[in-house]
Amino acid sequence: MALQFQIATGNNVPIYRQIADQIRRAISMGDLVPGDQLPTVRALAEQLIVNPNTVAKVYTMLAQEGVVEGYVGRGLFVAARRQLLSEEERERRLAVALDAFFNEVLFLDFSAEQIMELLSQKFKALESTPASSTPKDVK
Amino acid sequence: MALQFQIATGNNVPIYRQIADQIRRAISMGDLVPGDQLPTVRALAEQLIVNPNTVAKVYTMLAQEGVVEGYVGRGLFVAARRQLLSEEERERRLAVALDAFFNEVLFLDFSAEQIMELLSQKFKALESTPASSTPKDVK
Amino acid sequence: MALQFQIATGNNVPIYRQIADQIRRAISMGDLVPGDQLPTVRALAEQLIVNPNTVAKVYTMLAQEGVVEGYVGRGLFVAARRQLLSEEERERRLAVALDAFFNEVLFLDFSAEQIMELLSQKFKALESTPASSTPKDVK
Amino acid sequence: MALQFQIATGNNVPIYRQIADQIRRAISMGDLVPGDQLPTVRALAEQLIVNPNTVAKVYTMLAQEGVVEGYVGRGLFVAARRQLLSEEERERRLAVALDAFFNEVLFLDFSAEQIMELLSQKFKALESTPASSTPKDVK
DNA sequence: GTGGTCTAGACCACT
DNA sequence: GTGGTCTAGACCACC
Repeated sequence: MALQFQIATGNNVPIYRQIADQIRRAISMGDLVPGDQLPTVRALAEQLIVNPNTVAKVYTMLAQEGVVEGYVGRGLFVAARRQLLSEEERERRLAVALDAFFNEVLFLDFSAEQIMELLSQKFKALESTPASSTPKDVK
Repeated sequence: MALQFQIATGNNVPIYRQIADQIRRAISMGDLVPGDQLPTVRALAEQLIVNPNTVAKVYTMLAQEGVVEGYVGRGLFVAARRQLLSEEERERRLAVALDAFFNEVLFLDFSAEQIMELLSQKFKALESTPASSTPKDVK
Repeated sequence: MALQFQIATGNNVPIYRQIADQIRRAISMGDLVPGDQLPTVRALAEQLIVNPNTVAKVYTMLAQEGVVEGYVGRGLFVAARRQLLSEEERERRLAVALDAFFNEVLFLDFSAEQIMELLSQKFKALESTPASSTPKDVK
Repeated sequence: MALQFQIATGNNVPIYRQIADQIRRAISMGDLVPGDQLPTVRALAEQLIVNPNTVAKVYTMLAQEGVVEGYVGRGLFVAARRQLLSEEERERRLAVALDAFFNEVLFLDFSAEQIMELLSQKFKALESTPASSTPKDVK
């Protein structure tokens, strides 16, 4: 099964961030497991109809973050999972994200019940496709 | 009780957005009720040590959103709450916000239970300080 | 065919509003269809001999309204049409516009027949150049 | 029957303009006929809960326009009706008003039928309260 | 004094 | 080169 990424228009999220997020997400969800090879810069750029520079930037970023490892001449591979952020940093970022989300919900005037239900569904959908099962042999 | 806004530098959130978010939040939480007067452009600019234009931009934005009403020569006041957006638009924006939040949570590798619990607490905190209590009469 | 905008000085309508109105109108009339690219901030500023900031303000406004979508580094494009406002808000704004128009007509002492005829002509002119014909594909 | 003016909050029409418009309208509709006396500055200011300066400004404006005549010590009276604007000016202002109205309607996406119907109703309501019948003796 | 508009010029992230 | 953000300072209509 080939990976299917999509770049959305209309929201103001920069393209490079959309791609990076989707790769990270695919890894979190187990669609990509450590050792999996990612598409080449050119291939992904063509598939998404995006400037190759943009894809290259994404790969560089992910490599710096450590979620991905590249070997010249062989390609780019999903790295073994490890916790990159400090506990403090994780909590700080969660608090920021939660605050932003909460504010938007309040502004849009949805009820607590609706939100909790929707979020709960999202998590359930995630469980039904269990992540990081049967990792392929790495490197 | 004077309102206390704070702007943080270093994160990528633009100043005008930080201010706007804090005002919106103060309104959502009931710290600011319809009819309340906001600080003048110049006063807030001095307090936060930002350019008056930046504050003016915030006020213009909030006025366009309808959460606030400004009268040249009189000042800026919290407007009566009303739903400006179409159902369709609200759902679209909720979906975007939910997706962004969900992605961040996944990336940070928090558990569903933790998230649901935190969010639930936020909603409860909101209920215990009901908004729109004792609204001052709007002129 | 290049777009031709004009700004008039002397009347009380602010420049940024004149530009925004003309863009909105070009879209309504079908001169600009979804996917079309608008002139760059700097280009339009030069053409109209106004400050780039003023044009930027216009573009920001239109983007917030949803009639236009901007991508840093790529440009500004006419967005697909969608209804942003709630039914209630639409009716409120129509009532305001209708009242203002009616008042002006009364003051100018034109007859009902003249007004109805002129307005009718405007609507007919619109139908004969149907908007959203051959929309270019949106990227 | 005492005149009932109202100043609206929320729209950005300046107060002085709202008052002036309503007086002009009352004259156009025949609620005020030539020779009628207007309330004193103080009385109107109190009634509308507005700064007396604002009312004074309105009266000065209307006197300059010639729709009203003031005599020190006696009060302010509705002047005899006469056409103040040149034909050219009337048509120019009508065109502007019509354009603004038309644009707003397009933006709000109402149908031609709805608009024509609403406007027609407004005119009919006007006819049923015939204007400028039995003018009282002037001065 | 109040908010609203405009100019001038700078810096930034993104493509 | 693109749009987005911010500063600095000016002028205006309104109350």
